[in-house]
Amino acid sequence: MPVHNAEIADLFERLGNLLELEGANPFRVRAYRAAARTVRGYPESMADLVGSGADLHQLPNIGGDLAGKIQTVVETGRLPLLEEIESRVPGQLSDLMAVEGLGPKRVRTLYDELHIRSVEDLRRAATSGRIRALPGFGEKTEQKIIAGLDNLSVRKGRTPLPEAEETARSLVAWLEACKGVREVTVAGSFRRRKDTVGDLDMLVVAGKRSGVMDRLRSFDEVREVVSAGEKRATVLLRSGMQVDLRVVAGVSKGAALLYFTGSKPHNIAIRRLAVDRKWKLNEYGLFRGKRRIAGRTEKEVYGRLGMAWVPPELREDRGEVEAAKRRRLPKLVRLEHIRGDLHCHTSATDGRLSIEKMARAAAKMGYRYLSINDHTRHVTVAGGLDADKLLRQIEAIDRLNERVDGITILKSSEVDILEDGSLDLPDDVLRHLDFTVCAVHYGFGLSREKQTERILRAMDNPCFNILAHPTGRLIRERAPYAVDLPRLMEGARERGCVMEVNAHPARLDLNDEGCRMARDAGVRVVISTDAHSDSDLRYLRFGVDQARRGWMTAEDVLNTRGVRALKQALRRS
DNA sequence: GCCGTTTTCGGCCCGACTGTTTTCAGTCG
Repeated sequence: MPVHNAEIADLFERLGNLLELEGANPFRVRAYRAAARTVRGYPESMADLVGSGADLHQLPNIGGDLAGKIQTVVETGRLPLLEEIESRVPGQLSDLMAVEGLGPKRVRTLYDELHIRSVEDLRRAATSGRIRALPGFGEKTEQKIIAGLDNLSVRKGRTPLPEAEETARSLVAWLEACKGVREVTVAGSFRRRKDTVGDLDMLVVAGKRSGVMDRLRSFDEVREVVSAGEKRATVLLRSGMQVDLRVVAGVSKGAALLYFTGSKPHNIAIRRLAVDRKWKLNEYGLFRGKRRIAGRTEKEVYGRLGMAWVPPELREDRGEVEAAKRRRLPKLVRLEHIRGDLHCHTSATDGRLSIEKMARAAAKMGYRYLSINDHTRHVTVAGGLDADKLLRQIEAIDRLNERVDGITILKSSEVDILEDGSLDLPDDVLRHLDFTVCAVHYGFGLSREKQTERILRAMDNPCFNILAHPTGRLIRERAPYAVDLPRLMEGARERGCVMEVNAHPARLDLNDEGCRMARDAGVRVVISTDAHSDSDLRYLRFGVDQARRGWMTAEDVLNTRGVRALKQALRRS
């Protein structure tokens, strides 16, 4: 079983934690964490890279030493340095650092003085009042540790973006109604439009003594105030989501927005640019000595640093800093560019509405076309269509096109890709469609090699046009199936096939990294909702978010084109 | 441990809040 990137990243994080506990050079600790971040987010598996003899040293934050360690982990499944350190200090100490308020120093003290080595040990010591007596600790710290242990189970992982939007909307409205508050913006990964959001980062522009901190405390959903000062506060909501609020004056708004939007690696990269000029960038502005030379808007700050304004979706330190310096940032696709949706279901299978109702809903949204993509026979749970039923649906669409004005209904299908790589309906049936959207719906457990071969074989069929939800992941429910995505991209490019960016909030598949990979490989995409009712058509914007995060322009997205150009672009040569 | 139009050494982003302290260390974002 090949080692997964996440496992390597976990080992590096663990090692970083333990080194920090031992009082190692903080920059060395940081290097392990940076490497963990790189490995975790890298779109290709380290195991494959090592297998193909790639030069890991080329990856950001990976030098000669860590390249060697990655290779060792891939080949042996072990990290000798970690084992060596764990022989001196128990490995579980790394877990204790996840408790709020506990960092390396305190965990070290707890271990040295009270031999606390696990979460269970910690709770026993805290509830029996033994922690308050330690030097540097006290009664309040002890109480905080107990609360932190409770929150360990309350705090959820990351929240899907649409759910975070609900919370954000009501919280913004609540804060905006506060006297003295001039502006409320949600920053952080929310503003960067990541598919899931960790904490909600709220930036408030307000005068002194606005009372916004009290306003935040009195928000109905607040479960606990973690900390609250004059300028920043942290609260935990009942949902388990954490909110960080920051108050700034108008003169600092741009700098604060920049700082609070992140990402952290992006911030570090641009602060470094400031340092290069002997300036200083913080959340209050860009400073030359004590003089503020920029800060009111983001554009001003970027401009002073010699960069174009960077769209938040790109702020991940994945080449955007360099591109902004050279004024080479892509002109990202926008929702207004989209002219139609190319994946929806009707009541013929598992959708809720008729073809006509879906088409009229799409027309009302200003779309020029909508394609109908009901399942095929193998997907029995959805009542998939057989050849006869699909042919009858095609005729029905022809008739509807004659009487429904303002929109073209495109004839398509979500064709199941069978385990041997064949398509679920015969070619002479599929040829009656305007194009096909093909997908894997079972056999997720195939080996990476077999899954990749299966899909590539399906692409060999000239009737294959678009690969729907290419990795099959369901956010927080199902991991992507094992597949060689770079090879699929290459295969799609060679054959003139297209990738779907499935905009359904549970999927977002391709994700941002997948979009970037498609763009770099020269593969076009379509952004579609997989709608099962009219309201689902509104999901399209979430797909646009991920495409933007993947650096995509309107040119890269085929359903920004008119119907004729779309059909032309989908045609396989 | 990484990184490099001030390259192979000497840097490495910067500030707020809390609690325990009596001037600041630890933690966090």
